[in-house]
Amino acid sequence: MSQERPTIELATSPGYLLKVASTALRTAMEEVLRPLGMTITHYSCLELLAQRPGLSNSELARGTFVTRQSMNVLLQSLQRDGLVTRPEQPASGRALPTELTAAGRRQLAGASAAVRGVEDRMLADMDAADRRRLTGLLERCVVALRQE
Amino acid sequence: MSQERPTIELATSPGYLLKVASTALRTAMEEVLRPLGMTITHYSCLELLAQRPGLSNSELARGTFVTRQSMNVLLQSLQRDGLVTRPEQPASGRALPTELTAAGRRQLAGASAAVRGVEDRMLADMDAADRRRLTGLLERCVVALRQE
DNA sequence: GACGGTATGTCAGGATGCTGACATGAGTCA
DNA sequence: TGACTCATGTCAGCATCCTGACATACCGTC
Repeated sequence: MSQERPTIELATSPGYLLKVASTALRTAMEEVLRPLGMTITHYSCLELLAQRPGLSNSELARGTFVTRQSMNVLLQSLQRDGLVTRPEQPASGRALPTELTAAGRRQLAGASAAVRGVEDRMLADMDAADRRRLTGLLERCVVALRQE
Repeated sequence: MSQERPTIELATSPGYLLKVASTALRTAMEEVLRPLGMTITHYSCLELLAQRPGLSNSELARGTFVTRQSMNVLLQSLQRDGLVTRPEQPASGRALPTELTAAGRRQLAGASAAVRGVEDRMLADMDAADRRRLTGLLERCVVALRQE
């Protein structure tokens, strides 16, 4: 089949490249997280909690790009497995602040190392200046898209 | 607050930013395509066909990041709506080369303009050099992730 | 104190996409 | 030629996630 010719027009589209890169990264992360019995959302939830303890279900959902409903079922399984804790009763409002347990921190440590390995591979041939350029350009994309 | 175990700093993590930017772009594209009655996969399929006529179902699936099965049902609806054509019998092998109809090209024209508008907004504050840097860096990410 | 607006957690119902599997056709190599 | 490998189109079954909805709790203004 005629698949030795790459798509030339699409290859120059930043939007398409963004999708390609994001998909490649997600696939690579899934590959290293699967042996650990974790999904990307599972890992992202623990990572978020490590950096910002006490986040609510809805805040975790926004940070991991899923709905509140999906995060709710994930949190219940994480709680059942003893990786996170949530108070029975809300201290204020309805939000239940979530925190990592020692077991959760242990599991996160392994997963974080694996994910860092993927990220390092992605940036292997870039020096510090290139990495700063990449993050800076991506940030500008996000800001520009946010404003309607 | 210093942490014992270094975790990934999400705010400056290229991987996380890649996800954020990709999600923001997808959301923005969905917003402009919804009034046209199209999904991103729907649009991407037409765009791919415009640039590379005669692609098979499987090739379209790979190019739009869905499975062959999902692309198959989409192609059937596109065919039913008269936007694409596929031969009844394969000329060789099993692949059925798909082509845009005039109606498909018309619909694509509107959608392509809308999507280009989104991309322009994303890159609004970047000059040509910045855009080249962005695409170049993204390409290097993809290449680095591809090799196991 | 009452009210509207906003945010949260939670409960079904349904749409979307994927995994697994099968038969078929083409290319490869002994 | 025959066995093997790979890719393709298609079918069924299932998992996943989202849309819609509701009750509740805070916060602002009046």
